[in-house]
Amino acid sequence: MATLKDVAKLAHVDVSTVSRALNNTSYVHPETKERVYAAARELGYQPNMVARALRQGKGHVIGVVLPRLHLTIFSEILQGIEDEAQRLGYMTMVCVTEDDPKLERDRLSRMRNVGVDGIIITATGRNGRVLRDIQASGIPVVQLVRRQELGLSSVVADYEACGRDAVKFLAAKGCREIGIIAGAQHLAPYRGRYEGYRQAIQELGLPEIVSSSEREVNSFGYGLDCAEQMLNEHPHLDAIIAAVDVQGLGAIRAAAKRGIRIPEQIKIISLTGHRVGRMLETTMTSMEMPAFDMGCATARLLVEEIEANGKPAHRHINFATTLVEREST
Amino acid sequence: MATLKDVAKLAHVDVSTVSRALNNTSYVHPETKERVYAAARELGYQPNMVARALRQGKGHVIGVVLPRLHLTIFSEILQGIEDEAQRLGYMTMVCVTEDDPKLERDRLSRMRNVGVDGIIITATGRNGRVLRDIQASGIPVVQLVRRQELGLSSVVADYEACGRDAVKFLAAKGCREIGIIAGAQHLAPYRGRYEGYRQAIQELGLPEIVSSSEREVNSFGYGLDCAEQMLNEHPHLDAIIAAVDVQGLGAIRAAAKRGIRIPEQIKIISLTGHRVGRMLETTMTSMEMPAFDMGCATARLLVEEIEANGKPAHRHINFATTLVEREST
DNA sequence: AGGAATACAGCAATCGTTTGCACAAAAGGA
DNA sequence: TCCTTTTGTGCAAACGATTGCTGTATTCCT
Repeated sequence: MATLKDVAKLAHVDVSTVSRALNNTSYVHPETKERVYAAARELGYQPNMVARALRQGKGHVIGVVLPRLHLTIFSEILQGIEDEAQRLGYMTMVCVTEDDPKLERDRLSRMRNVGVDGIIITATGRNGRVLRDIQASGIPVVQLVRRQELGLSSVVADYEACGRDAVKFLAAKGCREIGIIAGAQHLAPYRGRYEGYRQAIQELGLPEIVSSSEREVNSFGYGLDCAEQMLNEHPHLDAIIAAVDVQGLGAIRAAAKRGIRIPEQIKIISLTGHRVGRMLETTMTSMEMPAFDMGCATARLLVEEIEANGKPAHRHINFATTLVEREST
Repeated sequence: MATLKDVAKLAHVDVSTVSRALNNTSYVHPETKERVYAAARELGYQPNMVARALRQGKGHVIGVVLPRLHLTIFSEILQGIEDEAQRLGYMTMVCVTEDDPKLERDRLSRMRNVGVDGIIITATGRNGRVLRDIQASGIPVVQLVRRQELGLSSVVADYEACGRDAVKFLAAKGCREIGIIAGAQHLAPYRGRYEGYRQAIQELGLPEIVSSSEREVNSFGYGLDCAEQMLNEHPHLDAIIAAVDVQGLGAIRAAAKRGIRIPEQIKIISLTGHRVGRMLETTMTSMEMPAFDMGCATARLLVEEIEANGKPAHRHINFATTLVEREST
């Protein structure tokens, strides 16, 4: 790869002049500039970002730390982040934590060492201290999907409204025994959705029907278990709210296995639309969360903070979810 | 962040000694070493990877260039890559191309500029020249999922066998009119699966029934369109082979819409298992492709080449797919 | 005892950029 | 004309690591 020095030699000027010409960062005589451009073109010069990063302390790379990718909205979010990051001139470095706080800590420290300019994270919630330290050291951190009070910017969806709206929608359809697959209550999105559910249920004077299981929470099996449990305990259950899509699939499966007809006998709704829901024999009604756009917004917010030299923007973006009715209700 | 210089000062030695002590790269007196370690610990020293990368020309970062992430096996593959890369001490930088050759070219050049040590790519096939150049310039490139003859290592699945096995399986079940949703024939995986299908069909003396559509190939709609088209033209169609899972979902949907019973009247099979298939009302039989493991293997192969200083290994790993029968057949 | 090998540590160059500073030539203002 | 700006360019010092070289002690071998 050609370097500045090569270009300089070919154009018979100093490297500093080449740098200034190419970056338009100071006076350079038009003729000289032409020579430099020509030389750069001839050699196919491409700036070495590593060197630039070392010198400027900015490598135009953002770090993304997610719990997982496969079969979750995270892959769609990541696409959004990557898309927007590219548009803004940043590359995306990605890590998976499996929601393990130790792994998370480790990945964060590696991110820091490779010198990312900022970090987007869907955190476990156990490393608030670390996140704060990173932000304090001048590397902006934006929380995504899950939000803790850390003085960091964040991008989330309105989980409570989501839970409330689902209940109201179902109640309006005539459902009286609405069960929820609640998920991991130590995580804000699950807790928020559950809170919303509870509020609406109480307001309407309906019975609160909650379920959980020992399985991995973000899974088909979790939805299946919970649905079966609720169906056992509440023979007249007429609606199930799933926190995420794969759980909803589990619920559909559970109902189908018992020969319970959807949506006549039971209605099923997912609170996190994930396209899969649209691809079933009975397509699933869901609260659609604009995952891709959330990714974009997060990247934009992060880059904004980066380019403000790490000054935290303390911005919190709250995406609305919209109900899209399909065949399962 | 503390630097080598800070540690050196605190330990009363030269930076070079600190470097050697910390990296165990030359003789350092045990006592000195102790002092250095202590100092490093006290300051919480972490090496600056950017500086190291500049000096050594290796940043312990691999670049991954994929067509897309969402609702494809790519998100699972990426998890595999990331997992293994971390284990081997590498970070993962990711880009999405949308299978657009221009975008691909651009992303590759950016990857190169930021100084990744190697690249994993599922290529469009239109930038063979660029890939060769990159490999020639000392940055190993490994092809993933799709393979072209470029003298580069590759990791793929055995697509032909996959197509053949599916046909044989269905024929053994008594199917006589087996249709295939062929997909984009300019891409090796689709072509390979189709070839396998054709071989087996001819061998068995069955009619060749192929379909395609104008839609985005990796989609539910594509599967839906193709299935409907085939069902229209072949009223006695008794099996549909889908190249990828989302197409299979489309086919299931198409059958369901017409009230055709699965699997009694028609059997449906996907050639690229994607877990979703296991989560349906009627779970889908599929050829399971070990996406996560393929990701791991690819990362290993790439790192191997990187650590052999870019000497191409010219290795081709071919993963077998295994048929898992579920309710759709 | 004398020469070779080994152990230890510092100096300074290097990787490829950016950038503060110095300096000179040209242009502008009175 | 003389003095200030405005242009245009180069030198050299960063950024934070690694590493070849040099120079001493110390140990080992015969």
